Amino acid sequence: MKEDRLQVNMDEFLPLRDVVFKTLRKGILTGELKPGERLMEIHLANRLGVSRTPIREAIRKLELEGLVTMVPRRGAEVANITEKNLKDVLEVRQALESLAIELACERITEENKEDLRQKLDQVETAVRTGDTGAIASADVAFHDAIVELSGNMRLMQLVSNLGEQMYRYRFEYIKDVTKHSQIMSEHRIMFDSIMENDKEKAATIVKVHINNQEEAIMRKIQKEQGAAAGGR
Amino acid sequence: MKEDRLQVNMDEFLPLRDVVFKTLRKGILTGELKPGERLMEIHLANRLGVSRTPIREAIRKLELEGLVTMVPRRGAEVANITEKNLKDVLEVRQALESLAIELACERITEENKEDLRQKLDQVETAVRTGDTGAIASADVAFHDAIVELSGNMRLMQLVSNLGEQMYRYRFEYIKDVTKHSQIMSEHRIMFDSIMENDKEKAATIVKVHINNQEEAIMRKIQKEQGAAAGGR
DNA sequence: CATTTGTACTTTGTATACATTGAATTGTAC
DNA sequence: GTACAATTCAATGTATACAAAGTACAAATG
Repeated sequence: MKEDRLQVNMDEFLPLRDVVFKTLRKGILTGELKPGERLMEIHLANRLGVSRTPIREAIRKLELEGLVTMVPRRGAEVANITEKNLKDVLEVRQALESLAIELACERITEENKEDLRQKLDQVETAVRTGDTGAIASADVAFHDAIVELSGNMRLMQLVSNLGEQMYRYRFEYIKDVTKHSQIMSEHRIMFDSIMENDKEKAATIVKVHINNQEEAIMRKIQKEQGAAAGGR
Repeated sequence: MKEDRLQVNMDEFLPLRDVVFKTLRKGILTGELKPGERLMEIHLANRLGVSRTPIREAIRKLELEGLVTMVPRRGAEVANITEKNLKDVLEVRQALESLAIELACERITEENKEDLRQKLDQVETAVRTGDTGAIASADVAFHDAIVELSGNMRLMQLVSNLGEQMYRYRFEYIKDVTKHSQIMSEHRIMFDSIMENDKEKAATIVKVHINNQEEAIMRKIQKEQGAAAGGR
């Protein structure tokens, strides 16, 4: 029997629509719900043990987030991710993360510096262990910390949303062990730039960092598409 | 009898939720629905002549767009716009419009150049007439054209959304007649930079342009807040 | 054999009913 | 008159019922 990972977490005291929203989003981001797959309300409602109403409201939010697309009179399906789409997202992300680190340079305080240094340490420790999952989380935590230092709530929200769009590719850059020393040095330079309040250097290295990620992801996508085309 | 401008437009062949969504958003942006005002489902349903279901789904989307905030067990209310909030939006907008014009420099084609020139002409004509509304539309059209030239769909979507957040302040910069020549010259420089593929100049002038808008809006907000504080 | 039409079924779109909770109001005691 | 408690009311959260539209499949007709 196939195990059904898509389960609502009843521990949280949230409206069902938010629980369903999180559940579906997680399902899409982890790839459990595959691009192009139809999201049928009754089916999901039965599967999650709720009525259609919370399902529908969750879908409305996923729709606006761009994770599902609506086909009139046919319902929702998981949004397809195209190469163009990812390039667009990365282009915007580059601009926003540059802005974030520039603002972080301006606005960082002494206490925050120590905190950021710890996050950097965690990245370096994780890289030394070679544990891909640990590297990914430490990397995310480091970047989130920088965005948070910007003090701009809207920026935090947008970067987080754009990050989600690429969740399922987050390992691509990290999986390549030969890049590990490069990753470490990039993070180190970001950290140093912030310490030195060097906005230009900071923005530049962020752009390089994201470009490197983009290359890794694009290689992966093209491989996927090649495989798909060959399998026809 | 007070006229009720908040009416659904039945001409459109859209699901009711989308009609309601557009109607409510318009109401919020134009100020008909004021910040802090509660959006009660039954009330709105009666007012718009539909059931609660489409209302609720529309609110879910407005929630994710940031135009309404949810209070648990109390429902939705129109989001308050704080000075901090607007500054955050403008900061992000500056980064994104800079990106847009840089990309436009790279990607513009000969046909598009003529089109953009026309949009510039319309701005200049509107400024000469002094018609605030005409200037505002021509200005929006010019900026939209630039963002479109970027060829980045995600960027278009985000800039458009951020623009909405500030819709009700869109006249502040334009209303000041003494700034009109400045507006014209800023647009002219943006146009020229794109023609010359001068990314740096383009990004710089966009930042100046948005900074000027920010100043005008901030003056307005502070005046509003001063009036509110004095009226206590 | 292909094409078209009709019918049944699936799924969404919308409305309404029921449950639950929070707030407000009223009443009573001190 | 004030404070506190009980009750009522109003609004959201959730479920379900009904209507409309689209799809698929089968039968009939050319």
